[in-house]
Amino acid sequence: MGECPHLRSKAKDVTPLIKDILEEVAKETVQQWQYRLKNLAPELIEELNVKKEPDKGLKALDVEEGKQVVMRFAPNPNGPPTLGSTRGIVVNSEYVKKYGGKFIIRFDDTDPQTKRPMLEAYEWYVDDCKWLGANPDDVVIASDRIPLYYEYARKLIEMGHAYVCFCDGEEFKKLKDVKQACPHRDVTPEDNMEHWEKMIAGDYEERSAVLRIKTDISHKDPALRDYGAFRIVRSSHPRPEIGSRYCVWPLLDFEGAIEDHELGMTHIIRGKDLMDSEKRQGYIYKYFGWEYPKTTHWGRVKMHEFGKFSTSGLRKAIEEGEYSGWDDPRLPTLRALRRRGIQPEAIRKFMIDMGVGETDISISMDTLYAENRKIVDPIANRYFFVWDPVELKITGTKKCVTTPALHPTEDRGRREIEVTDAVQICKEDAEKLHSGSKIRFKDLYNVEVTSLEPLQAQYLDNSIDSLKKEKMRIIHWAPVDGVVVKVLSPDGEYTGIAEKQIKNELNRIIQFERFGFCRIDTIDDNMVVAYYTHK
RNA sequence: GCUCCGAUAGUGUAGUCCGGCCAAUCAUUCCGGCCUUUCGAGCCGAAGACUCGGGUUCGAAUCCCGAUCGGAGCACCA
Repeated sequence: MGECPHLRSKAKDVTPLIKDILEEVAKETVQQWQYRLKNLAPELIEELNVKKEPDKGLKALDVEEGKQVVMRFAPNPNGPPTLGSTRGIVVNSEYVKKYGGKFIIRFDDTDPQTKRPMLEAYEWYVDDCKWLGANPDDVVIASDRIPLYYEYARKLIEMGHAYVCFCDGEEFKKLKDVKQACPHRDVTPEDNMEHWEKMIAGDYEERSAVLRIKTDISHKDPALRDYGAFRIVRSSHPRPEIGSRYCVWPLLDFEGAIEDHELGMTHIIRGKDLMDSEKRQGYIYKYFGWEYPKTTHWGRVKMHEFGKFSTSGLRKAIEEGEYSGWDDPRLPTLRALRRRGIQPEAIRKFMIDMGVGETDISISMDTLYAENRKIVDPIANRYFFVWDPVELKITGTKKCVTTPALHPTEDRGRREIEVTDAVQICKEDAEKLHSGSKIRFKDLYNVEVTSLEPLQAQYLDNSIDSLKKEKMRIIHWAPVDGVVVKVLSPDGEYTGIAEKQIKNELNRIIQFERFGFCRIDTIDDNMVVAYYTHK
């Protein structure tokens, strides 16, 4: 019926027929259905077993034939990249990978005052992009290109599309709210040019003048009425090569508008908080006769595990020693996740599966951890780590060596642990014991607890049968001559004893059984430091 | 106050443009089971959703109107 419109008018006649047939079919069993289907249309049986594959990955981009895609990630480097910035890196670079083209990282560092850039962060962004497999084809720094912006500003002034406004901020807002032009709007281009040259020469005080783009002062959306393009900022820029060279800085909508055109951007994906930017910048594009890139927007992403945090707030907390640094495992920075052993592929998959929706979302780290676990589980060697250790003496056996596999399913060899007459076990396991408890030390043997003070057990046997028969609990343990380990995790620190062999695992992800995955971060003579990845 | 978006299981997401193949996808979480040895990994299984109300239509998650809820912009921040 979908294909033959002329039959649609008969739809009402068909309904009772279908009802009768369905009633008849309902009387039969599933087996009868299958039998009949096999005779009628065997190919449909196959179809029943085929699982529907959802569209994986990102939605198709509207790409013009024969045109190469150019996309960008445009952060203000006023702090290190976080999980939030990562969406921009991954999604934009993924599209470029998919369609072929250029991925540009552009530093929108044109505010030396309120959102003052951080010198180290420029490197961090580039570095983290590379780590994420989003190698930029080009790196552009806005603060290097101020003269370019000045040139375009002059052109707009000449054309009568921009004016230097000397209104006080509040004053202007009042006029704007009632769709009234301010007295400076109708000044001649010549006079405006003179004001502008004075402005960039440093003749005016901060906040005394601003260059505005003429839009439509009576536009129904107040956000679009004559917006600011340049303002005066006397603070010096943190980049030494820029320093105090300029006292007039462009605002985002102007700088972004010019750069997106200059760099030949074909598509822009950004937060929906910047939806108005397109409309505002549209005026500039119209004045110059440029074509606006195609835009897509996404909503806010919040991680359940991380509350609101501002870069400036974090910076302060780090300076005060509340956090160990920008890679403190409690932080959602890429540097921290990396140190914890989160793999770039997991982050990419996480971001790509999340897609590009305009809904504001709140997602759990568990989803990212699950992706990471799939990557890390097959490559992580297994070891014993006993946190809050207590010693347990064993009687009735002599020194022995056990050789558990490094991995339960992958064949990667074995480790060796020598056990004499005692082991370390977790305090929380010890507390569940009572005299007479029969337990299994994983990959070692079965014992029966004979005393709690001091903690002591008697060797029973090494049989799996008795383990099953007695339904013994299986706990892990560590040799008494193990290595001291400190694990730094988002929830705090754990200290304990682990097998010595983890000293061979520097920078690798391992799994501490019954604890979780960790990345071995540093090793010295008497201590190993590990970063907790996830369980 | 003005303006602009959005709404599918606990959480994300596919499907919405172009109404029928949707008895609505996949993942995660949770629950249950399995494992000659991880209570935390792995494997298997199950549960769970179209915000609400009208309208159009033979037929609506899909189109239209309204309501509700949520978000954003109206900066000399990005």
